[in-house]
Amino acid sequence: MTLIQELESRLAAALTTTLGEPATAAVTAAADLRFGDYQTNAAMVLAKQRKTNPRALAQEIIGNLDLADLATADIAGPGFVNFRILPAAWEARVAALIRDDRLGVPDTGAGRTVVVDFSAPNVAKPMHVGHIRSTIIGDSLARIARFLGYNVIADNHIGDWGTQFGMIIYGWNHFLDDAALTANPIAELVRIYRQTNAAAKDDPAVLEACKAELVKLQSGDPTNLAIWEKCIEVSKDGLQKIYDRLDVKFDHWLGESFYNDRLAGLVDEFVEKGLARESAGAICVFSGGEIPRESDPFMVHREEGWMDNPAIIRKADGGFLYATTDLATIQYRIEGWRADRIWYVVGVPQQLHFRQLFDAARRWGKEADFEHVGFGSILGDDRKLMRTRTGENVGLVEVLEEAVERAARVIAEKSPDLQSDEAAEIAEIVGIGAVKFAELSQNRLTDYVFSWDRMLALHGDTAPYLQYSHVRIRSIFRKLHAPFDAAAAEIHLDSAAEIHLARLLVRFGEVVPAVIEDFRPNLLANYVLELARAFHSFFEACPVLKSDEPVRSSRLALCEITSRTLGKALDLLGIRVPERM
RNA sequence: GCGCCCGUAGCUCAGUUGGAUAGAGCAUCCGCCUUCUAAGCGGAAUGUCACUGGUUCGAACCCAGUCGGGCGCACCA
Repeated sequence: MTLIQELESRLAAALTTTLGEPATAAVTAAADLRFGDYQTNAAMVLAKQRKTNPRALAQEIIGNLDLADLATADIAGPGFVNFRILPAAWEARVAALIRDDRLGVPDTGAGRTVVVDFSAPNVAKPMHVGHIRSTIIGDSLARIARFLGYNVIADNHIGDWGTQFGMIIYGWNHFLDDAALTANPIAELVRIYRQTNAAAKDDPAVLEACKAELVKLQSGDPTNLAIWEKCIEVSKDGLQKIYDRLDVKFDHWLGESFYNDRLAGLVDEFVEKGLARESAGAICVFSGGEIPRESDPFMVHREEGWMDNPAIIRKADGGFLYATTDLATIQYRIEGWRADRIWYVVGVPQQLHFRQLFDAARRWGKEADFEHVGFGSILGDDRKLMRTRTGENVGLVEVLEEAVERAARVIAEKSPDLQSDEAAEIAEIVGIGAVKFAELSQNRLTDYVFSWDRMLALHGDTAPYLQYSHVRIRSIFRKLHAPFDAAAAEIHLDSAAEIHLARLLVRFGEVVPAVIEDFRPNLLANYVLELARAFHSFFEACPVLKSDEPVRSSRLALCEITSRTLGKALDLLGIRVPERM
């Protein structure tokens, strides 16, 4: 049980006594440490309902509150009840954390399967900065869900079956440079695509030829299929290299092509069941009618504007669209993988698509907890969306390269005595960590203007600050001559710095589940910054190795649990830590 | 036109879903390495939370309107 749950349970008992009927109320971490460690506004909320005096009610609640050896409570302001955790209770909590492999984090996801759909780049195109958010946020959510006990299936739904393949195949047949393909496959695919695109603009005959190649591919022509497969293969190799650098892993890469042969039947089924109908030659699903599920939240919002728009699942020319593929994907994930939850980490501009998609899936009878985990856009200097088409987009590889270079420069300055290969490895870990943390520490819904300095900062609230704090802890243990058994140590927290560190360590188990509740990795990012700050303060204020027993062992144990918690938090964010830096 | 989102310190951003004197980092200023890694620590300064009204014990947060910005709305994904 987390400390909050413990307090809430005791508060619930006091409320029930006070009110004469079962009641519960939320306890939150105090907004300001001057007010205590935790607080509740239960008295004010309940007094409002009952039209009584909040402070008097708070006094009555406190009178019925049995906090025993856990905390003290007092009333402040308009009727807040503030809890101050007793030092002995902190000590007991920290001691319990040291013996807990889960570091206080409950396994709230146990027994449930979640599919996390993220990254999803198009093949035959390089990843650009626009892919950063989905890839990094999605990976972090997958890691956190896994730690919470979910059976997580990370699925990279790559765009491997678009209309762009007409042009790529034409380009492959007319412009391909085999040597260039070997040297840098994706660059060569992009080149032939661009060259074909330009040629098609000048010459309608080329455009027709491209369309013909696409039709051949879709009808299963062996030659074009072979070219397509080769394109997919080299693209996947290129993508995998980036994912390896980012330390991002997928359980599956089921792209659009995987669902290709299910689409025709799916559309037929929708038409037969009356879920879709023809409109202007296209087959559409119209939202807004009766939804066969009374509890459906959208029932309440039937008038909303989004329902006026149809979701097209088959074009007038007979072709299928991504809504069709996405429906087939949902069916596969629910029926094949038994998914209870499906999370789509996709930009917020696609909100309408996902509303329509989830609505259509529910009408179809596919039930799961669907979540569109949207994120804001990355803007150019003009505050407009960065567009792939205009070509001014910054490549993801370039961002990583620049980050690692900048990190290398700092290492050369700060740690000139490191071996060059070790320095290079640290630069990789630090540079890429900085990029990831810049993304994860921000509210995912906020748009931001792309800035090298913002994304690649190495000082202040950044990954290197966190990595450095971990390195500092480990440096203490490197000085130790014998192994240290933290579980055997008695915990005594004397100074303010130690208490504050304990306060944050205990909070880890409260923060991690909260991240998944709202899909906000930045809560964990902000938490880990606070934890690192608390450690740095402790490190400056409290000598560890130079202290006498029993303080020395207690502080060593505190360092050990901080190291584990910090390490785990960074792992959940997908940020690696170097041995030294 | 309809819908969604945003506007917080000089800059970049948080703000635990309605709580107490609105917080971090960067930049600026002052102090701290003979002591476990100074990529650090301690301190100072910084605000018309776009604007107007409303809801209530209490609003950056909820409601209405105004101004400014971004995005989405029929066969791309």
